[in-house]
Amino acid sequence: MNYIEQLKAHALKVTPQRMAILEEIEAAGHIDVDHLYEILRMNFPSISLATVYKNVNQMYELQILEAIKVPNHKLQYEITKAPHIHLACDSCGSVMDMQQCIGELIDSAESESGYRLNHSTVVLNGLCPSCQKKSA
Amino acid sequence: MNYIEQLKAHALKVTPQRMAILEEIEAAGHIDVDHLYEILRMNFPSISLATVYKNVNQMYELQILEAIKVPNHKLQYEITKAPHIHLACDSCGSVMDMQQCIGELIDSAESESGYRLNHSTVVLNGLCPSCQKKSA
DNA sequence: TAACTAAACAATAAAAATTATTATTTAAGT
DNA sequence: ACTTAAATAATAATTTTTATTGTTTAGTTA
Repeated sequence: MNYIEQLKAHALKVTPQRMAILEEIEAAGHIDVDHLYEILRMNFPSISLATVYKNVNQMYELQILEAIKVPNHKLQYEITKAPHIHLACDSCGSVMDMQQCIGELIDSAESESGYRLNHSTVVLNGLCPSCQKKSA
Repeated sequence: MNYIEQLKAHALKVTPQRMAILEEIEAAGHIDVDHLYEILRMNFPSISLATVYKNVNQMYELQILEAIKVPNHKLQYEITKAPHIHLACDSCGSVMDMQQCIGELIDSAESESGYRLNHSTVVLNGLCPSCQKKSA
């Protein structure tokens, strides 16, 4: 995926900070603003938390990013990909993707409701295999 | 649904505040903490915002409530019912329920992933019919 | 490549949202 | 009614998020 083109397509200037934000989110898979800020500071010691918030929110609104909420954990962001399912562990907070097509679900919901849909967030909560063992 | 029994089942005392919180959320369908607080103050002039936060979070963690995030809007809470689909309008922030069964989806995700799932949040974002007209 | 312009940046301050603390009150079981 | 553990209100503190302002930078134009 070409982030430069994607930013330009949304009339956002291609800055080193924005590129780094996107690259770090991609590398992490799923990450919250705080943690992202900590990582970015390694390469951009002067970056400000407000910049991270501003850009992440901006990209979220433009749907370059999407957000996943897990109880007791901060909002986690990821790069928007094809609609898919998130498996979230309530115990350790980890999020896993399942590349299963939910296009049919979206299509039927759209036609039944009259909504025009453009985006989906499917989060299934539970315990990951590893946390199941711990609590057993 | 009997809220008294539900609270007791989770070892939460049945207080007028808790009952009112549950009843108001049910009445509203979907509501954020701030708005809920404003409504509760009508009947409980002395209730504190912290009490609302504490109880809503508590009930959320116990899955008596669930939360829906819409961009640019605060977290909205609703009474946990059968797993269903939320349609959320990015423009006006309204949330609508669709009583469509997603049990199959959950079952297949569970068996494929090894996760033990107990809860689901499916949010499909877009524009509601009314906001489509406005922007057209 | 030098200069221009609009936008992004860092730093700071401010505002908003959330959580913690403590003394008082209340629910529910004896 | 009495007792005890828990919930509440009030307040303070913390955390998260947003706004502001002056400076810097990206991307364009000449």
